Amino acid sequence: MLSGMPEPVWARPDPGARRPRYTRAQIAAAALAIADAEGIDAVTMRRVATALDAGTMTLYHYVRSKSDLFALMQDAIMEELLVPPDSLSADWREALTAIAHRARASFVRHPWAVRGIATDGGAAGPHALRHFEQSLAAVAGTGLPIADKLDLIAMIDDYVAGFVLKSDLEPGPEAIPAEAAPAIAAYLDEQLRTGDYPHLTELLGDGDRWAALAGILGSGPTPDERFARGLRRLLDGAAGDISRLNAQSARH
Amino acid sequence: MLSGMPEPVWARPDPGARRPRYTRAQIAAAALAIADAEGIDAVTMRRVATALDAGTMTLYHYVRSKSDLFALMQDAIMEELLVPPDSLSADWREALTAIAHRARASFVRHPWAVRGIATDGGAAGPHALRHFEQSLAAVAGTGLPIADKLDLIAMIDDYVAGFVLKSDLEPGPEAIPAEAAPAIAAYLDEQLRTGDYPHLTELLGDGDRWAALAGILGSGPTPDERFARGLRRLLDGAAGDISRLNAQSARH
DNA sequence: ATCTCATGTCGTACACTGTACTACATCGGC
DNA sequence: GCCGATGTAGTACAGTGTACGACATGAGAT
Repeated sequence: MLSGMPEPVWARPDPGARRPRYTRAQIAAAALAIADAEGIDAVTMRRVATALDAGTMTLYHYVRSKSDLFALMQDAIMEELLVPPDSLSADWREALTAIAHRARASFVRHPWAVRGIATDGGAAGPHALRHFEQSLAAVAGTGLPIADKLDLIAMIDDYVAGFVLKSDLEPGPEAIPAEAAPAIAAYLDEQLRTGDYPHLTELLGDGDRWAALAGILGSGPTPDERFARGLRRLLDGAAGDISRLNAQSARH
Repeated sequence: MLSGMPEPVWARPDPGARRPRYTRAQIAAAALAIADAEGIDAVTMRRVATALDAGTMTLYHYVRSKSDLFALMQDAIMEELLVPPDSLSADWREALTAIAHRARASFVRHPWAVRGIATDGGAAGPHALRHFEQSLAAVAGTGLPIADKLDLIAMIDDYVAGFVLKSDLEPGPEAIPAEAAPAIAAYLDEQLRTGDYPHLTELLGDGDRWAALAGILGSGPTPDERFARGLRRLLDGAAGDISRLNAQSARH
């Protein structure tokens, strides 16, 4: 975090010339609307410009490059991801849980945001700072030294990103088109027949492996439950560290 | 996981015609070498073909599309990420820890692999299956019901992906070029002066905020320690669930 | 009211991308 | 020796990000 510069000098209108027709926020909003409606690949400079009734190259007076535009979009998402002010619990576990759930919901809504598209500087926008501020407020009551607070905050952010990226967004078996299923089943059978996958073989049995897989997945917790469970485990672990640390410092 | 088909019919040579000059593995290796040396954006069909002394369009007889090629590359990474066979501890915590550390190392070495480039099918390659098999072996001793085993495995994978994506790969303040620092500092000052960031203000003080930030980050745990700590917390949490569950089932 | 000129707008052009289409080269089986 | 399936490519096309430069605009100075 805290790298790159989302907002150049442009904040001051620098008087003595024509007024801009757009704001960076408007451009970001237009790009975001396209991304939400048609996917991130539909966001091209020409497309965004057209949506704004502008010439393509006009965008380059508001944005240094396309990845600059991505950084603006990222920061717009960070706004959506903020918890409503004054709604944060004083209990650090509840507060972090609320932040994590909200973040997950936003990232699921905008899948491109969790992939690291803007490799540089997307994380230091004003709304990212606000998110960081909210996280700092959440962990204020832990009594941890500051470095450990930052560690805890980053841990939550990391967990959310990882869960969304791998568990929420990665397509599961249900995404396989029906006509491709037989070929994949044959491939799977062939792999299993090598004998290199004893546990996997035991897991899927010899019968209808699709049915077996569906049964297992259906019997397990829902994604929401899994997210909450992993978060709880992380917080349990952190709480253990905290109480241990408090017990230690109380002895002095 | 388990979607898409990484290896089409090609496995059988389908006799009666010319022999192929390349294998899919060779093509993936060439692409991987380029990605490691010059970044994922340098991997273009023309570039890969040239590296193989082949015409561009020749690749399309081994690969249906570029994202197919990405899927091959992903699976190649999954091979690197495998733990040496028979080196897995019988203790499920040790085994999962070994798998997680190895996965992290591989993903850090190949940053593009952790971003979801191949949106479809990259996760069902033969080496991905092997990784899954290793994870199943690791959790075999937990005594958990199968759905909870899968949950635990996914949780580790998620954590690793998130940590690499956000903590390892996201550039930190040290990545800011020296000439950009003043502008960013001014921007930060301006933001803080709004008074909307009480905790952040307290964190950074009023003096040299760069120095303060560097001091905090320097005083904290290293990335390696942070990774291990988060992993331990997750495993602690899971262990608590397991012993609770065992105690409950012993009562029946 | 006019002039000045920094600023905003944007048409054209270029190098480069993935890949559809097509023609041709190659070689195992008859 | 021939056939025909298969591997190898050249050409072409639509679409990308963006460098360059010409032009339009309108606020401040005269």
